[in-house]
Amino acid sequence: MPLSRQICGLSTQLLNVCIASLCKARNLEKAEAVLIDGIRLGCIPDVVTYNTLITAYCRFVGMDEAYSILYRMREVGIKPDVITYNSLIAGATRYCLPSRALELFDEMLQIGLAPDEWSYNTLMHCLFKTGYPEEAYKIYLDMILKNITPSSATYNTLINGLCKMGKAVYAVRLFRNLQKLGFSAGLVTYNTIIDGLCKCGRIDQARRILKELGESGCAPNVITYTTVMKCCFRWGKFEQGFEIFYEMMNKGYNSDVFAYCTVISTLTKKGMLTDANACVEQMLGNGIGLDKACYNTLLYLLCREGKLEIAFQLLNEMEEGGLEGDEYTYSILVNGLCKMGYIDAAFKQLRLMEVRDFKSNLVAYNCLIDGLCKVGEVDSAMKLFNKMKSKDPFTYTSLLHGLCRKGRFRVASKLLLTCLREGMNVLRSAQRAVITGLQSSGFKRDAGKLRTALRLAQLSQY
DNA sequence: TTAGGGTTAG
Repeated sequence: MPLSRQICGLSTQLLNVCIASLCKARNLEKAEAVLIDGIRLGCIPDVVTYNTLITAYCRFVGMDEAYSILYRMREVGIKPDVITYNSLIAGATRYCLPSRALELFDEMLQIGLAPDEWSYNTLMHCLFKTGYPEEAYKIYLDMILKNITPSSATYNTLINGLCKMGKAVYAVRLFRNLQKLGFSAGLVTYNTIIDGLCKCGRIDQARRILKELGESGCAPNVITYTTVMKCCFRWGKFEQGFEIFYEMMNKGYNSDVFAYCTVISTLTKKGMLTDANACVEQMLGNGIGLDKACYNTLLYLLCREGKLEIAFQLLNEMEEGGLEGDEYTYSILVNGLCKMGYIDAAFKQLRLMEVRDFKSNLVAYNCLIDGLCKVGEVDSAMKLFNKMKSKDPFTYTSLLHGLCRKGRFRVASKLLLTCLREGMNVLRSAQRAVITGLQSSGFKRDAGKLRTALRLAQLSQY
């Protein structure tokens, strides 16, 4: 090979290493600057250079920006390859865009690129994640028809898809059948199944799989510990959960941001705010980097402590650091403001949410309904209720309690009947409040009718 | 490409 070509190849390789390291550090601006400087110095970017940028834009910025790299790549005459498309499909999965993922998959076929195992796995994952299990399974069948050998990632994606749909029992059945065919489960498989079983309350079965994991020679990791710990918290076994956390630390597994986040939010919910703060100190002392979910947990803790000013300072720090608040962030703040009685400020945050067009504002609306009821502004709560596009049992429960507190039992009764017609269940305490309220204010017949309707609704659930 | 964490009622 001529020396000039060798030097050029070497420069491209160096350019790619440099860009990859900047992308890994999420410094995309610098990565772009390096690309421009590199070209000026005679380095010729290749498909790897652009794929690295596309992957990073998909992960850290957004699909539009990733597409703009694709166009630039085509402009300079570099053809996208299977990896380009796989990265874009992964991006579409990240942003829950199943149609986009399918379009990209079709586009690959149209331009004569043969999707590989990764393309199929990613597309399958996307369809499961966005609620299209049947289509995901069709993709799996297509993969088999095309003679592409599924890997453990393929099977894990299928198992995970079933678990996420709440069908952990089927996931275990699939897992057993695969084992009979020689599939050797790894830690990812075990962790997936344990989580699926824990989330649907099949603790004993989860324990058996955990035991099996121990016997398989596979060592559990921090994900296994966090999964089991969370399971204990979810089912009210707090002491056991905290013991698992300490066991993990004592055994030398370094707790990561997920584990700390799980413990801090549980302590906060239980009102153990001193312990929660001690845990935060420990986490920060261990140099754990904060991500969005963790910032949200810390905001939640600050709101519970009534430290709203510090909470907003933390929000600024988060957004200045490049992490935009999401529906969790703003719902936590709306709730914190409502709990302190700052209703106007809470409305302001809700408006911000509407501008930002989050996927759902339901929790924030519910917090405001509850907040308005608690400060006695039930009419405003009703107004807001009528504006809401979707409602859930939380919405009705808060409003029912608010109406009962004001002695408006007949309005509450009507609302409860509407709620039943929509197939929603509200807390027993709210049902009792309406019935006893009707009775004590002389509407005994209405109370009786309501009780019958509640019984019928209960029966129809079986 | 596949596994764990974050918000609302009483």
